[in-house]
Formats: sequence, structure tokens, C-alpha cells
Amino acid sequence: MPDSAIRPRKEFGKTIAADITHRLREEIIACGLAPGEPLRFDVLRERFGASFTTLREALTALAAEGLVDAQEQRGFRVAPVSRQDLVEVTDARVLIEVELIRRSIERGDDDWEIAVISTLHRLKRIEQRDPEHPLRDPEWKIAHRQFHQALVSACGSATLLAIRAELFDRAERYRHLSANFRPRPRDKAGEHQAIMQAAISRNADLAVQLIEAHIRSTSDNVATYAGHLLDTE
Amino acid sequence: MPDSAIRPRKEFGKTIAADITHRLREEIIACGLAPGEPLRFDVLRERFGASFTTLREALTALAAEGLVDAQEQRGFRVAPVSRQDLVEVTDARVLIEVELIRRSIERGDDDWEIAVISTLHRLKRIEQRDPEHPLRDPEWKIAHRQFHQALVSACGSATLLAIRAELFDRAERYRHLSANFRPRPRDKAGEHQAIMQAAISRNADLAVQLIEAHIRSTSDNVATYAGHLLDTE
DNA sequence: AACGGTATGATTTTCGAAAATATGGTTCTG
DNA sequence: CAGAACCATATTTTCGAAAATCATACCGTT
Repeated sequence: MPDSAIRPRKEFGKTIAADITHRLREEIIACGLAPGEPLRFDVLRERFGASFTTLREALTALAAEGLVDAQEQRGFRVAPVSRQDLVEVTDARVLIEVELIRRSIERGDDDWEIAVISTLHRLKRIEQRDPEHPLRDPEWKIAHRQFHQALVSACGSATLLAIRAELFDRAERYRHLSANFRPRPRDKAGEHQAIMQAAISRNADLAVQLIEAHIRSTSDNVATYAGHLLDTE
Repeated sequence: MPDSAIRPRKEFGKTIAADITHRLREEIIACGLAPGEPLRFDVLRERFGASFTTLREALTALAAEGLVDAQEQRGFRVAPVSRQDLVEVTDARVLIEVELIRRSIERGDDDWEIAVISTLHRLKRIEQRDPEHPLRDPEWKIAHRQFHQALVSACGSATLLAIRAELFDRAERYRHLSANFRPRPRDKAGEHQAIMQAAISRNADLAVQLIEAHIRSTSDNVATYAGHLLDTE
């Protein structure tokens, strides 16, 4: 049956609202919608082809994730960025990710090792193919996300994984913010490789040290190259 | 002007949606709506006097907080409870709350000390008044929440405070779950007093130890007295 | 000119009807 | 009698119009 031709757009979820939530999230993270930008319903309605109500539901969900700022009776806007927020997100990520890496290394089984190795492999393949601007490449972004996700996936706590995922998204937005101004990506491939090896060899202390450095240096990079964008508000 | 007579209900927020979100959250935490219970729009519509759309927005927000479970195309239900979830929530709370207590003790100023002392004072007053079933008393619940909030309020991270608040709510629901079966509340007053003293005297290690014990013993209590409610799903 | 109040237009928020989807029961078939 | 296919009903999901609210410009007064 050609029912895919009938349904308009439901790529990521069964409901339109879930779909719009996903698309809006991606656009905000990629800074296709600038931080602080007002999200007017007329504009969104045209861009996403959904009704007021459906958009409202999506914006409410994203507000709970910290990517959208709900101003009661005065609409929504993309969550603003600031040095303070960048510091907080970085800091929270270190606290949680370090703990989850430890637990994953402690509890990870064969499937976990395979997931870590294979997601890194894919990431490297994509980087070889086009080493220039990885954040511009949607495939790289997905592979990168999946590698870091795999590292902590054996921690055993869906609750903490959900919190980690939110913080990861918020941090990714800052990376995009600085991507346009950063002269050249640093040697992430090497860092990822080292983290993988530390994890697989069950060297928790080393893995933790590398992850923390990885997160903090990314954050420092943003502060250096996008600092001028963080002072407006 | 008698405009309060015109407006129907907007106690907690400027919008009806924010209001409903707040009321629904309280009911779910207090187990007025049982874990796993389906949330049908007809019923909610009658109980809260709001339209489909407004209710949907509230439910979406609560789903992001982990108090509601959204089943695409099959509506919403109160988030189910389980031993696993209780363990995860307890565990995540310890991880985060311990860190925030340390930071607050490190950074807290005079105002912080005053907030800690005064919120505890109010809590004790309420307990003296009616020492029986504190969770039944809305005032006690608010005072208890505010005391624990005050303890960590000087940590300097709005991001982590928001995460902590969500976990606190989820844990409070479990406390309510066991409240009906627990024979008698243990000596919380003494525990709170000891935590306050450790914090004010800037004894971080002791405060951390007490808080962790406080959180874990509460959780153990739930597992003991409400265990039979945690196995259904 | 400065200020306060008011009308006007823009925008958000809320509503209930209509469409889409799931659920449960009934019949028909092997 | 088991199981698939269908229909009828219950429920969720989506829509655009209508109400409520906010922002701005205008006017009159001091």
C-alpha cells in the first residue's frame, strides 16, 4: 500500500508532535535557530506545517529539556546561551559522565565492548572520508553521539542516561556555536581512540581522566572561539 | 476590581497549562493518581476543567520530568513504579545531592546559613504541632522540601538544582507510596537537625555522610513497607 | 515636553469539533 | 474450536477559529 504517500511527515515518531519535537531539537542544537531567537507561532507554523497546538506541545517538551525558554504569556524563544550556562553544563556533564563511565567499565559485558569498538570504528571511517568540518556532517554527528552513548551504555541506570543525554545535547549546541569560528578541529580522533582503549582494557581511572579532559577541552574551545557570542545576555 | 471572580483558576502560574501541570504533578506525587493508572482525557477534562489541548501540554511536560509515561497513539498514564526505578532514583539522588551539599558548604554565605536554619526551624514547628503523619500535611511537605532545597541552594548551579528537584519529586512519590503502610515515622527530626548542624559548622564530610544515610534509609523504608506494590510491573 | 491612560494591532493561549488511530467484539473460515 | 478479518465503538491526536493577553502608538492633560 502506498500509505507513505498519504501520510505527510512522521519520520521519527508515531505522532506529529513527537516528530516536530525531534526536528526542532535538531535545529536548535545545530544553531539553525539562533540562541535567544523568539519562536513565533506564525513562523513555526509555516516552517513545520503544523498547528498551534501541536507546536505548543513540542515547545513545551523542549522547554523541559532546557533547549527552549518558555516565557509565560509572552511565548517561547530558543534558550539563550551564556558563559555561566556553558560552565554549568560542562560541570554537570563531568560529574555525571565520569560516574557512568566508571560503572560501565565495571559492568560492561561483551556486547558493550563490541558496541564501543564498532561505534568508534564507524566514527573513524566517516572522519577519514571527510576530515574537514565534522559538525557539518549529520552522519558524523550521529556517529559521534553514538560512540559516547555506547561508552556509558552499560552503567545500568536509565535515569542517569536520560539526564546525560539532555546535557550532551545542550553541550552540542555550544560546539556548533563555535564551529564557525574555530580554525581547525583538534585531534579528536586520537582522543576517542585513547578513551576506547582505556575503557576496553578496564582502566577506569585512565578512562575517567581522558573523558574529563575531553569534555573540558571541548568546553574551553567554545569559550575561546565563541566567547564573543556568550556576552550578549 | 473583582477580576479574581472572573478568572476561573490560575493559582500557580500565569497560564492555565502551567497551573494544570502543577496540580497534576502534586497529585501524582501524592499518589492521588496511582502509578500506572491510565490518564484518560475525558476523566481529566472533568476533573481539571480544561480542554484536550491544555491537558496534553501539561502531560507532555510531566512526561519530560519522568512522572508521566507517554505511549504514542495510546495516550498517557501515570509513570509506573518498580524496584529498579526506586534504586535508580535513590542512586542518582545520592550522586548529585552529595556533590551539591559539598559545593554549598564550600560556597554558602550568611544568607545560606540563615535559610538553612530558618527552614529547619519551620519544619520542626510543624512537626511539634502534629507529629503523626507528616506526609499527610501539605505544610509539612512544603517545609520539608524547602529545608532540603535550602541545604543545596548555594551550590551555584541552576542546572544541577533543576535535575535535583526532579529527582526529589520522583523520590517523594515513593515516600507517599509507603506512607500508608509504614507503622510509624522514624526520627526524621533528629536527622534533619544533625544535617543542619554539620552543614552550618562546615563539616562537609559529615554532612555528606548524613545526607547519604538519610536518602538511603528513606529508600530502604519504602522498599520494606511498600515492597508489595513494586512488583506488579 | 513629560506623563498617564487608552485604543489598536500583534501574538499567544484556549477551546471544542473533526480526523486519525486503537480497541474489543463478532462473524466467517479452515 | 482456533484464528484471521472485519466492523463498531472508544480514545487519542490534530486542526483552525475564537478568546485572552501583551506591546505599541496615540491622545489629552498637566
